[in-house]
Amino acid sequence: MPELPEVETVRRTLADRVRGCTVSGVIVRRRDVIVTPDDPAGGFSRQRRTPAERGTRDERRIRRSRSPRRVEKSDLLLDDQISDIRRHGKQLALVGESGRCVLIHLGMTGEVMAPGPGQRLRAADHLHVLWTLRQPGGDSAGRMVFRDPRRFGGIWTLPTPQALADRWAQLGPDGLTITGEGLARGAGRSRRAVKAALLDQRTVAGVGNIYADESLFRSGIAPQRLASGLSASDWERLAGAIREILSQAVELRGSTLRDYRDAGGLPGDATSLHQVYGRSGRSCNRCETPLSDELVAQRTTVWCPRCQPAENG
DNA sequence: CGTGGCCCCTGTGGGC
DNA sequence: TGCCCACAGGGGCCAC
Repeated sequence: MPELPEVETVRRTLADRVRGCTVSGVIVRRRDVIVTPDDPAGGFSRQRRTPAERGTRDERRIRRSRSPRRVEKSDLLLDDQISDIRRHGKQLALVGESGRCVLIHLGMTGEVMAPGPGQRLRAADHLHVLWTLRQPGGDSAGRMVFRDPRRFGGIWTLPTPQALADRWAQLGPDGLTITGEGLARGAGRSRRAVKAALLDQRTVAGVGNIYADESLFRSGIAPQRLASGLSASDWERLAGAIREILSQAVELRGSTLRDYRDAGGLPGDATSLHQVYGRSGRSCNRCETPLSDELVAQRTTVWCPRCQPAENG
């Protein structure tokens, strides 16, 4: 679901609602969406099984419902104050006054909502973690919830801001400030398609399938071109296009295709910026050539064969 | 080592 | 109406 503009919009709307609040209760409904530092392999490590071992959906659900270890609720900021909400790329972090950090990754369908007192949630299923919040004065501030139907997202508990910084240092520069040199440093020698390199969060943090296609269109670069074949001026144009589309999409509060909502439940309007994503077969807004689509890096990719020529535009 | 392919999940929309 | 299939905004892991 969310790329950088959507996560930044969640960050802002969430900060408005929960910054300064104290956590007076934590409910963990699904232990397996949470990864603590002592979990083996740092989470996300799911065993490889044959279809027979995997069983039916119901069997898997029952297996997972018996979660192994308890989570220390203080690691999820119980009795702590939420002093800051940060973002790098597509990742969000609640920073407690104690220094503890809760890193949230929304994956494809994750959302963080903070309904005020009395405000209803849009959906009551797939709520994996719930926090109860109080204002500094002690009044109720409602709740904050993590919901994620597909569970490609997750929550990592980290002991210190330094541990958070260490994690984020493994990602590339944030998309809002990416430079041509930054892109070239991360992907200039890669023999992958340039789109695959953009989707790799070590190249640039925050670009996903929508904004990869949109930034390639804006810079006139075909998604299939080998990253190592791009010139310095190609990287420069591409970086400029990434900064531009991302910041414009933030202004419009993100792209709501179907599920995405900000922390207050509001959809965003950034789909109005889309020139190629979701428009395969329709005509290019710039030159009227029908837009093409093809799988690149296992993701549906849409581009204009005329505005984005296969070799050096 | 870098890379492509497969997998993790649930929900939805289209075709029959 | 119901069934089956393809597809969806992400990314980890493994065999090459």
